[in-house]
Amino acid sequence: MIDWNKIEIKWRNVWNKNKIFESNVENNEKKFITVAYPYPNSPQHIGHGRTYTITDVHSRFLRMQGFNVLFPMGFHYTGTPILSISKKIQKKDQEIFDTFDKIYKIPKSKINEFTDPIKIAKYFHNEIKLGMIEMGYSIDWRREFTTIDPIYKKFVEWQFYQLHKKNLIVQGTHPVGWCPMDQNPVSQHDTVGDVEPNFTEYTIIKFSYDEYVLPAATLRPETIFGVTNIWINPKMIYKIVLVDNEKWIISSDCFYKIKFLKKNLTYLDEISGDMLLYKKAKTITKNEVIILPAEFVKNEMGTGIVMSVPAHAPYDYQALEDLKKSTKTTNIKPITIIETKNEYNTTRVKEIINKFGITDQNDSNLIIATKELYSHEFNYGILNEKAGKFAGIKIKKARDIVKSWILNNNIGSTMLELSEPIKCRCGAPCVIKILDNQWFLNYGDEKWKNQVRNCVKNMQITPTEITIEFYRVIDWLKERACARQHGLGTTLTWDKEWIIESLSDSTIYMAYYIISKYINNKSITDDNNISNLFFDYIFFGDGDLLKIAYKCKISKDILQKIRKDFLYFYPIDCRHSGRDLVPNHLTFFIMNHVAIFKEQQWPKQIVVNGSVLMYGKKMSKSMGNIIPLRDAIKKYGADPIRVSIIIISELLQDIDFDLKSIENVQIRLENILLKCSTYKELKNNKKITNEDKWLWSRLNVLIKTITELMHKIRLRDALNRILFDFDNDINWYLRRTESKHNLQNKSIYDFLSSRVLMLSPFAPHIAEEMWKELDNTETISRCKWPEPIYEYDKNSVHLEDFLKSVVSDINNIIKVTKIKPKKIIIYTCNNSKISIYKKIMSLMINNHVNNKNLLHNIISRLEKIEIKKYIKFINQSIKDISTMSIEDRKIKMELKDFDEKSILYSELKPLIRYEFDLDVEIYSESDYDKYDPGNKAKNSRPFKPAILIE
RNA sequence: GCGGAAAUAACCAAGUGGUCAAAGGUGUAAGGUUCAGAUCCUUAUCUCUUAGGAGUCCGUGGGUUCAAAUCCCACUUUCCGCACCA
Repeated sequence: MIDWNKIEIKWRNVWNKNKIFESNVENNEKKFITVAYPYPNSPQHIGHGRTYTITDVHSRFLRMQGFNVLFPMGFHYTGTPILSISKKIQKKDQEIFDTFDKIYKIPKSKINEFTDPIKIAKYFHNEIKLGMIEMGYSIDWRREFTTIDPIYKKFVEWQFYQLHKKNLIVQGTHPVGWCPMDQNPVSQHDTVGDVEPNFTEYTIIKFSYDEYVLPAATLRPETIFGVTNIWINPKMIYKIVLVDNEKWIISSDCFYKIKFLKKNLTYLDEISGDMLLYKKAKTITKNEVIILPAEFVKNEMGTGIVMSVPAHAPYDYQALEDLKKSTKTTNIKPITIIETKNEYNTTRVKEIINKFGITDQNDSNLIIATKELYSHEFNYGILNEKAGKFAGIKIKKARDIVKSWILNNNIGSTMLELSEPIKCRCGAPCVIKILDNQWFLNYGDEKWKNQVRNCVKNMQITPTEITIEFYRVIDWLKERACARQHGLGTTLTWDKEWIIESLSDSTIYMAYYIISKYINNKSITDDNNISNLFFDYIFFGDGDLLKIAYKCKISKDILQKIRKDFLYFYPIDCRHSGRDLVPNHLTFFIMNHVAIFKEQQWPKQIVVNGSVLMYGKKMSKSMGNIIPLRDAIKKYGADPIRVSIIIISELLQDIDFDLKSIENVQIRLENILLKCSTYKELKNNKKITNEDKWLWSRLNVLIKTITELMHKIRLRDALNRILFDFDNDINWYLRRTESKHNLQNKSIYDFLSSRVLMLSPFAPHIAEEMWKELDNTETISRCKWPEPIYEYDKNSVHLEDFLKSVVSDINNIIKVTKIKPKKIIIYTCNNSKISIYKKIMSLMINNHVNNKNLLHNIISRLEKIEIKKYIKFINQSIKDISTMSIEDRKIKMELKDFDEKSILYSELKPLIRYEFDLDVEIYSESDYDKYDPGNKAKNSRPFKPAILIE
């Protein structure tokens, strides 16, 4: 059994001592590889490990390819989650306490310190960093930073100064979900039940009564032409409010809500609902409609004023029916304004009321009935002649058309409502608030977008399928609020009330890795004097060097050095990230680079990967299926985890992690290690046999294929071949050599060496161990990726394929007949067949099509006697050849000195003896003295000898 | 609602017009190795078959083609994103 952790520690020490992963400006070509930095609000689990592992494998591969690879790491402290955890801890929230205590196993004394958000961040920062080190990531740790470091904040300020200067930051209003108690915007994780605040826009249609406005809220403005009356609840007390010089009568709830939406509201008076009953109100179309009582009108819904369209709204219809039943009868008739196709007629509302057995307006089925009718009319309805100039328009379009007509003529307005009632975690019901003076990054700017599209066009997006997603996101992007009122982060320089939002402060931070090295090594100590001048010089080369050196109190040598570093390492050659960041971070990353940096510093590649599931479920605290990465490393070792993560699935796929698969990987890696020690003494062996030529040929192919796959970041495919294809070839080689009682030669050593080299980016620690076993002194992390320098020997490859196919035929026959073989006789075909076969082959060499003409064509070129004697053979040969690849056909055509009989005698005979403990007799079809009791010899074909098993 | 992605055998998964009954892995079974077990090796794993063969097959239903898992159309199902949230 291998002690994984012991090996890992040993080799990590070697790497550290030799500073293998520290990257400075050198003469060779660089690759700057980055990955989204972690947010330290929880320990990292196996899912987080995926992106980082892929990045590390990629980095290590490129390093072996001879590039000077820089792979740095930082930590993202800014944002709200860490802050809200600390608040919960302050409030002694049991749930969060349990999570930290039971799932993350954090010492209780430590948790008590978490009332300070920075302590939380620091704790997890350390945890995550240790995990990354233990995973063996080849990170240049000299460049580590956090996003609340003073100079990082200066850097963010500089970035926003640049954007502001370019008019890419604009101010405006913006609706947010809002908790009136906390005085804060709410997002999904701030609400009870994690409900996302969604908004619905109601159209408000203003009816006038006396000097007052009765604003009716509706989702269906187009039904205005079918209004017969207005509903109000006589038991409610309404408010009279001055809105833009109009006296609105609205429910008390509505008054409360629109206070958050509108600025200038003046409360005037209140009025009881029943005071309004049976009064007349004017509609847009100048008709008068009566105000009637309805119980279904609720204080919390809309404005408390409802326009009644009984022909198209089940509630309205039923309320009218209810009214008829009572003493106050009414003669109001529904006005049908929407026609739908055939099967549904205009009395649909009545039908639907009957269908659900609704008898009064408080029936809860009315909700379903309404939904059904609304959706049907929306999809199939057309406005009829009662809609005047809007007649004939489909409802799908009419809704927006009528709405803008209403807005343009100032006979209505709009009002935002939460799509469903939401409670803040503090318990208070949320509202929508319009934030004034909100700052936006103007991602909607078309000029900017076009530049970005250009950038994406020249970028390599891996996998390529994702490219289209980027274009769609760019199209869809509009202004994005980039500042908020609470959270950790950097304040906006020109408006100190706002804190830069945490996705917006992390779009170009990769450039900061260049600077952070000089902060960490104390070349820059005085953060107070760092100003925009500093960044202008580093990133643009702008300004007077001596002046900047003086003002920023940094020596000019250091400044020049940093500038040189930036020019060397930028642009980013590859950014790795999870797929979920495509619609936000990754696109912002491109947008901001394009906005701020010169074109030659725009990013070159993005690689995205899918997420990790655990036993088919998303990892989540509540599910309890989180495996902290560090626990897993202790239990299984870093390399087995790395390999498992990669081998389970290709980049884009979500992976379903199964701990059992790690154990299989462990065994396989152990086996490779064992093989290394078994065959190391062959290093200097010089003997060469046919099998060696074959093995080298295979090695050549494998190296070529795997290298290509690595370039395409098809890591799973590459690793599959390293782990499994190599084994299959080794086993065949061993079977062959052992069957002939030959010794193994250097080819197997070469084979293993290349395998270990190619394995090393995936499983770096154990690969070092293997490399040492193979009698090497240098660490493998400094070695070059193998080149396909071995000769591809067609003849030996073909020979082995031929043997495999004969063995497989023998197995097949044994399987079908279920006989226990005592003796095997093999017949190779005669020369006439070979010559016919070659003729056919030459005709089919470039031809995929297999039709009648081909057969005629072939037959016409053969001697009559041949045709008669071999017609069956000809047919079968055509079939054989047509299932071969063109490549194969060419190789078979060019084969020389391929004497099946002697090959079978020298190669197959020992193999069969070795594996079946049987004797093989070999004849040619043309041998007169052949033993052929089954008359099988006539079935022989080239590359397909006839077989008799007794 | 809007937008995107996908559906392949017991499971995971490769496969974008002919090399496809369809790689590889896992699981399962038999045999070998072993004192025994694990590992390892061989073989098998859609159906039928006492001769290396035949039949059916890639979500469903159509279509294009000499040729379809692969291209086109429709349908069904599943997954994901939708903004102030990392």
